[in-house]
Amino acid sequence: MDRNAILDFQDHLLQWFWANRRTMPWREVPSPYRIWISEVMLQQTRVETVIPYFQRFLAKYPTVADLAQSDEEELLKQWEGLGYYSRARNLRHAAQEILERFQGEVPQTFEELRTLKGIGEYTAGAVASMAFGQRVPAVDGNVYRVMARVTGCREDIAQGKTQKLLKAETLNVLPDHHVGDFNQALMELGATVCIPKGVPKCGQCPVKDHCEAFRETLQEEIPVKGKAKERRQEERTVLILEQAGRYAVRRREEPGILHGLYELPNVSGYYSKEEIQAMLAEKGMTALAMTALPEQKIVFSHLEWHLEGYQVKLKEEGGGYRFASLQEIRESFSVASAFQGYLTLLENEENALKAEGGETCR
DNA sequence: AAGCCGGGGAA
DNA sequence: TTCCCAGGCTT
Repeated sequence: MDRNAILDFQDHLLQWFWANRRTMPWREVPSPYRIWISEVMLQQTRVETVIPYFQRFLAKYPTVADLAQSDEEELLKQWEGLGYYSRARNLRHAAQEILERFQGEVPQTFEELRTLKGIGEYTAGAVASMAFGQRVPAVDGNVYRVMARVTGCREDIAQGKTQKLLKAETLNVLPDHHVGDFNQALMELGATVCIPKGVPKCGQCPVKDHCEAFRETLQEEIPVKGKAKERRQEERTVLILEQAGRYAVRRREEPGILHGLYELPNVSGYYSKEEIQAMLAEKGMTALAMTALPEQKIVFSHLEWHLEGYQVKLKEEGGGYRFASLQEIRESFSVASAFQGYLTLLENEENALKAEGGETCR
């Protein structure tokens, strides 16, 4: 694009954004802290998913200092279900760093922001431009797609060199004023018009006159993406160990997936009742009764768990596990969603039992 | 550059 | 089912 085209592109995109921007809590009442938190929550996570978490989070941790002083387990409980739990740990760590190194104020430049845990190139650009007006790009998945179409890029956008090129193109069209709004406009366009799935709504696009893909009718061919790698498959057996209405849980250890979160006991591989009984006996536990549970499949981005399970009535607590009532588990422990299916099963069972109790009393 | 790290909505 | 989401960190 030449100079005049760029100015026209900027103008049309900004005008479109100001007329069509969606309402978001961190947009209506912005502050550097709120923008930072929202941007971290929005990493690989949809806006609609984030909003309720954001509201709860800000109510509980209204300032950098509150976050810095937070209890990690409580923080993870707040984060439960949002995924990518390192984000929460990094947020807390960064808050402590902001107190120590930046006098409690969110740093105002891309370079300083970039030194904080959990803030990479995208998030540093987003906070620097939106909160402080620094002229830096904020290139997320939306912007890669939009810019690939605008420039007619036929290369695989998953490749590093393609991304480098598209970041340079983005910087090239970045205005001197309203950078924050411009960056948000590119993302908003990608989320609502220049969409990733289905047919992009080019009829509604404010910059289609400057779009190479539209000019060549390649908007459904671009961006180019290589197909994803297959997920690793894992077979595991989950155990619901119950004793007097209390159930065994344990905290997942570092390193590895879901570390720091709670889970039901589980082991690698599939086993028969007898084998499970022997394993329990080895850890000094006696099974009084055992029933098989339905199979479940849990899909992560790079991994699949195929779960079998047994519900075991124990003679007494043991095995080094923590035992807690369902209510306590729900209220106090951050449990990975992979195990929520089995917890719900237990809940239904308890409710059915209560209902049955009601029947017999009648 | 590639692998790891979650969970959910939508087609 | 698959794709992808206002990505970052580690190896």
